[in-house]
Amino acid sequence: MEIEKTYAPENFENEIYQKWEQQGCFKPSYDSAKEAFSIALPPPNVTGSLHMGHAFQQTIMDTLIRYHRMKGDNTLWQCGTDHAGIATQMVVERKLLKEENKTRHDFGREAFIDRVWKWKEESGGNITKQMRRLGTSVDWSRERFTMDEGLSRAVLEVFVKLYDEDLIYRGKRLVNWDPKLRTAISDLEVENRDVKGFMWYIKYMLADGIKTADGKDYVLVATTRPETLLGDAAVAVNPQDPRYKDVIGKEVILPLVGRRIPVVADIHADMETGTGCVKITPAHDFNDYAVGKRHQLPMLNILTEDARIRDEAEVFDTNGEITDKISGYIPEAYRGLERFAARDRMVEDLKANGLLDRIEDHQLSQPFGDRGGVPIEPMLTDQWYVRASVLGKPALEAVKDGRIRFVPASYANMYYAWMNDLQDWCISRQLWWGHRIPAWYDEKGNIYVAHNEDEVYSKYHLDRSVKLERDPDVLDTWFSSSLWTFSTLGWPDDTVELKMFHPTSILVTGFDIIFFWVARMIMMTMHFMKNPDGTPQVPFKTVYVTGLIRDEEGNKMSKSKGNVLDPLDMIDGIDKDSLISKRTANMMQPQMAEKIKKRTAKQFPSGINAHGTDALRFTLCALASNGRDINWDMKRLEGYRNFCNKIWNASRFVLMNTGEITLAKPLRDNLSLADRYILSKLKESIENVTSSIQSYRFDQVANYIYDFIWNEYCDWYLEFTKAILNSENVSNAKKAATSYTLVEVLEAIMRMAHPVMPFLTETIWQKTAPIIGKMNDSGTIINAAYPQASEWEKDIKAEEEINFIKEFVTVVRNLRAEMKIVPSTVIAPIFRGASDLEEECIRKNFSFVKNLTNIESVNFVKAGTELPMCASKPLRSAEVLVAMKDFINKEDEIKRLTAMMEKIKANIRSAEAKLHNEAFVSKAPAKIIEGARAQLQLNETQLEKVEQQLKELEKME
RNA sequence: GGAUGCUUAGCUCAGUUUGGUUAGAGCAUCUGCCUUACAAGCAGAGGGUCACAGGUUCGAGUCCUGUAGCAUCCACCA
Repeated sequence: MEIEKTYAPENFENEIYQKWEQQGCFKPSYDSAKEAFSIALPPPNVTGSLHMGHAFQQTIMDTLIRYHRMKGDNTLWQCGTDHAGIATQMVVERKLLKEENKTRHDFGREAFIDRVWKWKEESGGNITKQMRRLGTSVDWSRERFTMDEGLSRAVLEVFVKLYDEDLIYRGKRLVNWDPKLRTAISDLEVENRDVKGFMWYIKYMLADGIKTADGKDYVLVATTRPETLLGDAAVAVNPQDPRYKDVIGKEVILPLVGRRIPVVADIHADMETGTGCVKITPAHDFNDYAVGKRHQLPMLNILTEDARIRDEAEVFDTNGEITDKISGYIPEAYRGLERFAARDRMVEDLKANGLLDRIEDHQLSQPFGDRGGVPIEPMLTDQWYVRASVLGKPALEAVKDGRIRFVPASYANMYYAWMNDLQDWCISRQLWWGHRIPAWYDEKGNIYVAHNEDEVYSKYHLDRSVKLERDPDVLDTWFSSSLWTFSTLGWPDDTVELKMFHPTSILVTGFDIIFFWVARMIMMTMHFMKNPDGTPQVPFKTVYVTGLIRDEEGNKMSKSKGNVLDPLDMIDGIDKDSLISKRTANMMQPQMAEKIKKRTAKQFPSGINAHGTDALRFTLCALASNGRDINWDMKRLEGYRNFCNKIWNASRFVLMNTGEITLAKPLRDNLSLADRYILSKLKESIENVTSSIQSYRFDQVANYIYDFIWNEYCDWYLEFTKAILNSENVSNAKKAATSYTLVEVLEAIMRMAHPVMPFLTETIWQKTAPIIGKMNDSGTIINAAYPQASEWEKDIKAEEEINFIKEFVTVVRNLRAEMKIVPSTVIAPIFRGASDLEEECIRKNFSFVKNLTNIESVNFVKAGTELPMCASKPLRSAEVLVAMKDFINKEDEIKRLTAMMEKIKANIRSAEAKLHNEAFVSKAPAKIIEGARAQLQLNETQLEKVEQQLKELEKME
């Protein structure tokens, strides 16, 4: 059998994947008689690259997909990529600026979009290449892109329908504005960061000689954003506040501007906080916006798109209509200043005018745009919104009543919390890369929504002379991805795939996008997809939520921290220098590079070794417990690489012993005890692994596979078979039976483990399946049947007998180790006081025992037989002894026995305490009491033996 | 401020839903072995008052209450 000595995955993984893909192994069977199983891959950013989170989630999905495919299900894994609006546009803009020193405006909209498409063509293959390396068995023939024709059609359809149903509207509202990217972003894209700042206390002089209760001619306003006072529309105090009761309804003079603004009473002003008196800037603060609405205040927008002070404020009435009732005057000194420069300047001026009472340090959490990285600015703009509050209701119900199940269930709470208080979703973005909003405006600003411009004329019965202009904005990326499960299956057409594979079976994703994506997918899908009976269809029945993969110390992996691990590097390895240059390339803060270099060199002094895809996947599975974050552990990966090597070598052993001849299924009578035992354990393992997959416990899947292969098949069974195969006293028929069983179990193990470790199992399966006639027409394990426990029998007798042999072997090995008898020394242990059954078991299976302990014989003697100086160890209610004369000294042995005795005595005490407890005996279930009794009895027998042994020992010289 | 999760061996984690013999795994450590599949290995060993304090129970790592620390999410922050 030609199979190399060491596991070298790089020799076969790529080749196998290519063969699978060429053969079309990943396509569904489209057999409607079979159960359907489908997963929609969360579409990665088209120009991105694979990170640990992808590797983790795709491993889980692939494991499920391969399992169901092997079960014979009609299995679809729908894949594709996302255009990732902001992220992609930013990358391309940065690239163009760096390489050609041009902005997108230099190109113009169309030319710029062309460049983005070009970039997508160039780099879009990266992530799919990496997915292939990971063994991801998606149906590549159905690969989609969120901006391809079909999906764009779905987006258009959804937008128009929702608009016609009044579930999408356009409105002037306060939005989160990113002044760097110059676009609106949704609430979710805002990240609050704690920053050190200041609180400025500013005097607003009272007009008309009014005074406060304590006789001051001003009110003191505390603010963290002094520059926004240019847009103040009022000052608010609490209606209950005695300090200000006299000034309510009066006016103050806006510092630096001179405009008169009212003092209003509003509960928003908290008497306990600050000075109890708060400035109201409706166009630049969300709370103030609400206060403004309540008091019909005007809204003054003082900022430009890039957050500079305007020359004159835009003034709107409380309904958002432009008004000239209020002056939008802004002092010349501040015009055109960037927002923070304006702040400094204004604070100086306030100080000079004696209007600044004091400045205090203040800890505040400031909103930042998660993409642009600069503080966001609440801005009054026209944007498009989805009435999430309406769509959210059925979406909430679907999870509450169990049509959609979260795994782990605790994530449902997070979902409820958000869905219960759902804000309308701002879907327009002032970008160029994305789905352009299908809305047109005439010269009067009337809105027309349709699939295209032609349709606008017919739909709205417009005369062709009406000039239309299309809305320049594009849709939030998540708008198109919220349609992902059905748009990829051909909606709005009524396709076979939709009928067959929707709802999808399970969604595997990170908790960080439950709101961004999962919730919105549920909302959109339930609105547009209906079951035959008209009830809303959910996008998936189960949501499996994964945790984050962090580094060894529990830090998030991020480019800026320089602690990112690339899954491909763990598969194929990387040398130290390449790793360092990879981690320090294109740093946003170049000063960090040196630090990262040092740390990387320290942590990976010789780079990262290649471990192969299977080891990586196995590790990811083993770590996948309960949706918790995972601290990545290189050692664990190494351990499982070793496991792959173990499987490899066990296979070598099997194949060396069987050759490439085919073997016939043996008669049951010819099976050895060991054969029957391992087949029985195989059955148990398949049961365990199968039920673990079904309950999404991938850590258990990995553990059961590991435990069976290493601790049963390799450590015990393979060793037993050596005694059979190398013996001259065993018939050829029986040897053949054992050879067959060796292959039979190995072949089944390969199928059992294939969903987790596809490449290694395919390789070994190719060699083993033909031997026992299990090769299939397609010639790949992908289409082999998943092993079923019912194919094998439980053999309790064989298990019990082998268990006793194992115990005996372990006791002898223990004695050896404790006596420091080297393995090469042949010994002849004595088995004193064994039952007839026990004696027979050891006699009958002496060849097994001999092989595993290097003994020449076992001497059986009756209980109580006096023996020369021996070391002993209890075995059930008997004992195993080794003549000790050459091996040990008396004191050591006494010490050892005394320690053992103490242990036994402690056991006896605990059992006795229980059994003497009236309450325990009367209340505990019979089974437990029986157990305690048995424990007591066994320990008493053993104590007797040990005591006797001690006595004998002490007598001797 | 609200919510959730976590705290178990030196490290990384299972086990807690449904209470029941002596709490498990991998890695690391120690001892002895190159035994014809595997030194990426084999055989053994040591190591845990299950965060803390109460309670319920015959019995608590597991259930209840409280405390502390850590983490995350949401809200607010004049």
